[in-house]
Amino acid sequence: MNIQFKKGVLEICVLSVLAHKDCYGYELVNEISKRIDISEGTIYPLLHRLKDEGHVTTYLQESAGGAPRKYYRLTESGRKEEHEQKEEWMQFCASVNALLEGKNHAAD
Amino acid sequence: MNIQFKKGVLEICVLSVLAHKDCYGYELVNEISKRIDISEGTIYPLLHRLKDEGHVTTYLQESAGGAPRKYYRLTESGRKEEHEQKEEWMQFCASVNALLEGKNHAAD
DNA sequence: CACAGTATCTTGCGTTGCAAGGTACTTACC
DNA sequence: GGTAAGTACCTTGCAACGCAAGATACTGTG
Repeated sequence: MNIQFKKGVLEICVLSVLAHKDCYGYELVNEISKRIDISEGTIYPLLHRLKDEGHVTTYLQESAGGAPRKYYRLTESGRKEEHEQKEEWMQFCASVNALLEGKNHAAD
Repeated sequence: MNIQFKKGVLEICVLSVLAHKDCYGYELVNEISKRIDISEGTIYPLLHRLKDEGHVTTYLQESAGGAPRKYYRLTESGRKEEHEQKEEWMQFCASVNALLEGKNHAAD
């Protein structure tokens, strides 16, 4: 899969999954991987960025086997961001598809 | 507009426009700018890359006012690439949209 | 004890788009 | 003639992002 396509999109993917339920990082990788190939080296820096920007908060929870899980929960600002980026993505998608279909004039 | 969304997509946009007609660089910027914000500093390196990879050939043509125009024409390999990247983009788009809609299971 | 599985994190690299700047030609205006 | 604006090309250095690779730590199994 074209790595470049993913740039910026993984962020809205993470926000969108978190909008449905709180997740820990490893879980997010598994969820998103069902649709889009993603690695751990990508998700953790992304989650830290989202936390720095105030879009998520975290809380620890013990796990049956293995290290304790760090859950991520969307904040109000995170929900707003999710909504805005979703709109932006759909608008972008429509623009690209119009271009690929040869409808090159904005006035169509 | 989110700059990151464009990564990799501008290449298929250029290939797609060139699949309809030969264009010169400045023209491509104008065509694509109707839908997606793009600058000259992006398009020229991209065109050189496409030429290096053998996806386009070039020919010069005089212009009424201003510098001579360098037209870009898709090669066979370029047409193949256009087709493949278009498929890939549409597949990617569908995956992302499924994720954003909460259909997180590949078996849906 | 060694290994696999779960779960987190960091470092350095490659790719790509962009702002900013430069070149060169033509037309229009003063 | 000089200056500006428009057309058209190009290059350099920067910033953002995803990834491979590796490190850490805990649990359960052989």
